[in-house]
Amino acid sequence: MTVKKRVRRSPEEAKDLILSAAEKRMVEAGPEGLQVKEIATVAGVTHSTVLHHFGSAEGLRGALAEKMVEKLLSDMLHILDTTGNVVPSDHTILFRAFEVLSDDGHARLLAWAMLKGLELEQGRDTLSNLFTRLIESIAVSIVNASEGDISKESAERQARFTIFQAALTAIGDGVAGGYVADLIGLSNKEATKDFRDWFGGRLLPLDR
Amino acid sequence: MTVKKRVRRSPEEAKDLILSAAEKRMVEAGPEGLQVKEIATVAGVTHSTVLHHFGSAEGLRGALAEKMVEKLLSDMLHILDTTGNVVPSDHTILFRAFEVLSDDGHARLLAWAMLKGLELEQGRDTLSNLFTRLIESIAVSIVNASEGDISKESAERQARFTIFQAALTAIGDGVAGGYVADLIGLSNKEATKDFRDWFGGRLLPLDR
DNA sequence: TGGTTTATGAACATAAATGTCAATAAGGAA
DNA sequence: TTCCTTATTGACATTTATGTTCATAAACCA
Repeated sequence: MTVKKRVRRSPEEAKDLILSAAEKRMVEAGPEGLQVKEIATVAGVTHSTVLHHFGSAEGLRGALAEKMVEKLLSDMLHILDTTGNVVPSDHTILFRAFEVLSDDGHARLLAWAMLKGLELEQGRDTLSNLFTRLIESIAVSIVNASEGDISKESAERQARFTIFQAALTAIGDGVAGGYVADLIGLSNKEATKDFRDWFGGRLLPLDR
Repeated sequence: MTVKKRVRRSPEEAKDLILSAAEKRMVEAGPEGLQVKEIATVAGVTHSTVLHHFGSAEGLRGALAEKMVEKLLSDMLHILDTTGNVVPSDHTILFRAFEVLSDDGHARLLAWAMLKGLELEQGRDTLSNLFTRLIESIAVSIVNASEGDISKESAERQARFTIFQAALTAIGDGVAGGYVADLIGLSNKEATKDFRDWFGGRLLPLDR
């Protein structure tokens, strides 16, 4: 009988496999768990293979950060796509944004990237455009809701602040939400579902 | 003449010196910069000295995290002391909390500790008590402002959410505030002073 | 089929970080 | 002063992480 002594993958497959393992390590062991050897073990390959595909340990970590930013981006864009439009008629967008940023662990990884001082040039423009669209849409709905006694500039400023606050809250939640909730004495449900409802209601009381 | 070939410090002095160097490294180079040798160099001692005082590299990092949590705690407590009371009659407390958590780099270090999965048992109780006091005070002021048509339970719940939100925002700001503000197109002044004014006004529109 | 490419793994090599130990000198106590 | 404790250091040892080399086997192609 013929026994496969090796598995030979395409470079793409190999990289995906290894990056997935890296992501797993990141979630389970934090940034300290990002050693080449550990990651290789999780992926089921040797560390030489990892180095072969990524050039160096730093190359691997860079690729990981890049992948995560890309995933964050596509997830955020996907929110808009499936929601259909950018104007928040309910708090769907907000909730999904929380899910993406907070629940999926993106915020932690963002924090890691920040701490690492990593350049996130990668998707900067895309993200920036995304925010611009959001801001404009929200500004319009603010103007409408105010029945004309708010200037466009003022509405846009308010929209920027609103987005800023939502983003900071989601990031803060992702980084330390569980810990802080525990300190304050919030149950799990209160800290997620209930708080998000409350937050959404206060953030955008503009509809209808 | 007699020349000092060594400086001999008290254990406390030595530890302080080394921890300060570690803090400096943390700010300047991030978590990756926390090698014993590097820190020793910054402190002007050898790495053996560092190990002598902290037992191990991990011991040093633990002590650093501990020190920072303590500093955060004392800073937070100091806010309450100098403000005189816990009830927010203006947004002083909030502003100072932002300063402490965000501007002083505490949030980043908190994020580091979180990512590191560090146990922050240290000041847990103190922090928890602090929050309890805050919540009760705010709840009282909510009840007063509502002129009696809000139950104590409801007010307390709202107070918890309010604190939760303020904390998450401050942490998010500390971790990624600059980056996000840049993405959204907020100037430095708008992202700090202006936003905090706006945020404070929306967070606690209860006074008077 | 035979030839080429290249992903893979084992062993080896280097670098970097942590940890150990014995000698020494600073400073306080007797 | 002399003794004693111990903070400090330099040299060495160990462990861990990263990087390199080379033979091999898997896949693809002519």
